[in-house]
Parts: sequence; structure tokens; C-alpha cells
Amino acid sequence: MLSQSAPAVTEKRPAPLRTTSVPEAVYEALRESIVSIAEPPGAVFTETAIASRYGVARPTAKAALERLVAEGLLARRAHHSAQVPELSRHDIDDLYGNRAILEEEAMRHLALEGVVPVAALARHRELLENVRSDDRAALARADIDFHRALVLGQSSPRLAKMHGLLMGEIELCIGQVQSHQLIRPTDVAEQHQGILDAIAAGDAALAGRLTREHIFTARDRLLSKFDADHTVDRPEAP
Amino acid sequence: MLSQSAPAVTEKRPAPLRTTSVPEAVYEALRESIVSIAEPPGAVFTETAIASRYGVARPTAKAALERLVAEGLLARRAHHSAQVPELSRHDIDDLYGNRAILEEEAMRHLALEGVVPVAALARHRELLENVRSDDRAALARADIDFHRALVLGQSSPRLAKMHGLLMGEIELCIGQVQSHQLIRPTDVAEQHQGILDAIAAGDAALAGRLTREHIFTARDRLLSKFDADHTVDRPEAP
DNA sequence: TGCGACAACATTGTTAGACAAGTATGCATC
DNA sequence: GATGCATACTTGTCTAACAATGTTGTCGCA
Repeated sequence: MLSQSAPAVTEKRPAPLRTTSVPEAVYEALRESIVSIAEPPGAVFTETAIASRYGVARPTAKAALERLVAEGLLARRAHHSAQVPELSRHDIDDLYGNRAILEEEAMRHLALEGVVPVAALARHRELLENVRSDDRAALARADIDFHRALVLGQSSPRLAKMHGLLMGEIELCIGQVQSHQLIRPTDVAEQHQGILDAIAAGDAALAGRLTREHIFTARDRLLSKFDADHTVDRPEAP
Repeated sequence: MLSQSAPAVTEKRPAPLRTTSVPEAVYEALRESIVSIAEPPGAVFTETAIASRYGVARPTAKAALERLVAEGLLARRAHHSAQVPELSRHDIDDLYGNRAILEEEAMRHLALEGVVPVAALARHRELLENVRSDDRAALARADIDFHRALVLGQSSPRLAKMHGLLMGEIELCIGQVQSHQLIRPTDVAEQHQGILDAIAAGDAALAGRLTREHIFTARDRLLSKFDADHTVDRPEAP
């Protein structure tokens, strides 16, 4: 019941065949170093520095930077170097609020179609296998990949596009607020299982509600950590 | 009650001061010619052609094209010229379904804040003044500008960003399916007034419901026109 | 006539280098 | 100590060129 889509379907799309152009590769590398906070908030990226770091021409570096700026992973004013933005409390709230809206809708779609994307199942299994691992960052990534796979599996390309836009900043957010130190992987896995079951059962309302609650739980965890981190440094806060 | 924000607020943001760079100008010009279907679906845009048409360098034209591709206003495969995409029935459905979700949420935000953005009021007045005009295209634009102003007026920047992404394709959609020939401007104005009233009254549920219905009405009008246009040419359709 | 290989062309991908324009920084002056 | 200027840095834009890829048309051949 979990996969009404026949195996033939996965056969018909043999491979997305991700061909990688040079700007694409630079973009990926930069993106990775940003969301992993190898480059901390405030780090500056000049076009020439990126160009020489990766051995490409400046226009190529420029293209990669502009793409990151468009996604919100970098901020820059005219004639200034790009910088990794520091997300505020309001940003976290905004990010997760919109994420909840989008994913709730995506899960409702999936439930109405009654199809659980095979890619999401694979990601779920990955997370289950690593649930006893101590690599919290890897678990956070598995969590994100699971959600991405689910949204990618529903039928609205625009919904997936908008979700992808948000998830970039969400990853940055998770990196900056290292809240996955506190999270219990078993809880996450359980909630994921609940969502999958609701989708498979075709219960759109339940799938939507569970998704919303799951995301709000994550949001609240991040906000708590954020507040804790920011009241220590500022004893004069009310 | 309509504007709880003091005049001082508009004073604090003296002007967005829209400075226009060269690629920006090319982008705007191309975008306009696309959504106004001066360039019909299928029209090809080569980088060199754009560059010589506007008297700019090819990299400049390239940047403008890439931006349009990212927004879905142009489609292109690697090593091929960009083309204006032809939206399918499914695209229209997808576009308006997602638009409804986003705008419903935006109106709920506004209603909860109890603030009607002054820009939206101005747009509404514009539409009312031209309600007897025969310039249907201008009315369609006023309609879009009204919705844009409302969403821009609420407090979530990401919601506005995602909405902007959709609205580009929505404009293209409206251009390709010339359905505003059939629309009654007074109906549109009335529905807008209803939404504004609900927001001012702080009734989030009502504002959301009216918005959703308003958008679905528009969608159904487009779909009807689309079907009519496409069954004429294909008598063998079921 | 029909079909396949090959060659020429068109288009994008990427680079290099250069100059202009804008911004910030530091220094000298008052 | 505040102001104004000069300098350095960074981005904005252009010209030119070559490489890689996809398309098209032609030619020869069966």
C-alpha cells in the first residue's frame, strides 16, 4: 500500500543525470560551506577571492554568488562584498511558519493521491538506521532530506520550487542555531512514521496536521536554543 | 481603522530608491514583452540577439535571460536558445492553486494585524476609477497590482518572495489565455472590497475564505477560456 | 529514392583582461 | 576633534576570444 506507483515508474526516469557545469560546482561548494557554517555569519565573499579559490574566472564566481544571493544564503548591497547573513529570531519564525504552510499542503496532496514517494521511504530508512548514531549533524541532514523527498514527490512543481527556496535558508538556520544537539532522533523518526502512515492511509487532514505539528516542534526547539544563546551574552536583556 | 500605521511609518521609509542597473533594465524590458505576449509562446531568445537588440554585451543579456529562466518566464535547455513557454492546463491549475494558498495566508496575516496597506488601497481606487474603461488589459494589470500590494504589505518577507515568484508566471498565464475579455470589472472590484473590509474588521477567517474564492473564480474563468480555445482546434477531443 | 556519415554552422559555456563607477578608509589639514 | 581629499578595494560592464555542444544540411552510397 505504501507505493501504489509501479516499479516501472522508477524505471521510466532512469536518472536525473545531473550534469555539472562549472558555475554549478562553485555554487554547490559555496552553498555547502555556508550551510555547514564552515563560513560563519558575517564572513565576506569577494568575487575575486572566490574566483581564485576555485580557480575559475570572475564572471563564473559572480554567477554563483548571485544565485546564492537570490536564494537568501548570501546578502549583499551594491558595490559591496557578499556576506553570510545572520538570521534573527523573526527570521526563524518566518522561515518555519511558511515552511509549515507549504509542507502541510504538500502532505495533503500526497495523502489525496495515496502515494508515498519511494525516495522518501529510502530517506526514512536511512534515518532509522542512524538513529543510534552520535553524528547529530548527519541526522539533521537526513531529516531535511526526508522532507525534501516528500515534497518533491507530490505533483505540484511550483510547490516544490517554493519549498526548495525556503529549505536553503532553513538549512542555514539549523546550522547557525545548533539545536540538534538537544534533539531526540527517535522522536523525529516516530513523527515521520506517523506522517507516512497518514499519507498511506489517504488521511489528508491527519497528514497535514501531523506535519504542521512536527514542523512547529522543530521551530520551538530552535527558538528556545536561540533565546538561550542570546540571553547569555546580553545580561541587560529584560 | 483602515490604516493603523501612522503616517510617520511611510515617512521612515523615504523611498525604496529603485536604482536601475543595465541587466535590470534589460530584464524588465524582456519581462514586459513576454508577459504582454508581444513575444508569443515559442518565440526564441538567443543571447546575441538580445544583446544587439538592446545594445548591451552578451554577458549582460545572458544575466537577464538566466533570471527570466529562474522565474519560469523562459525555458531553456543547455546549449539551446531560451523560449517563451506555453502553459498547459495543468500549469494554470498549479499556478492558481498555489497562489490561493499563499494569498489566503497573506490575507490572514493582514487581518490579524488589522492593517490594510495604503498601497493596496491606492490600487483599489485606481481599479474603481477605471472600472468603466474598455482597456481590459489595464484592468487586469490593476487587479494584479492590487494583489501584489496586499501581499507586499504583510509582514512575512518570504511569503512575499514566493508570491512574487508565482505572480510572474501568473501574468504570463493571463496574457496567454486572454480571458479578461469576459470578465466583469465590477465583480472584481466588489470582491476586492469584500476582502479589504474583512481585513479591516480583523476577520482573518473571512478574509482568507474570500481571497480563496476570488482566486478560484479567476482560475475557473481562465480554465473555461483555455478549454474553449483548445477544443475548437481539436475536434477529435473526447 | 531513401538513408547514414560527415562537415559546416549556430549557440551557449567559460575565460581573460580591461576600464569605469561607486564605496570605504585613512591621512592630512584646519 | 571635525572636515575634506586622495587612495585602495570591490563591483559593474564591456570587448574579445576560444571551447564545447547541438543542429542542420549536404554529399555519397546503396
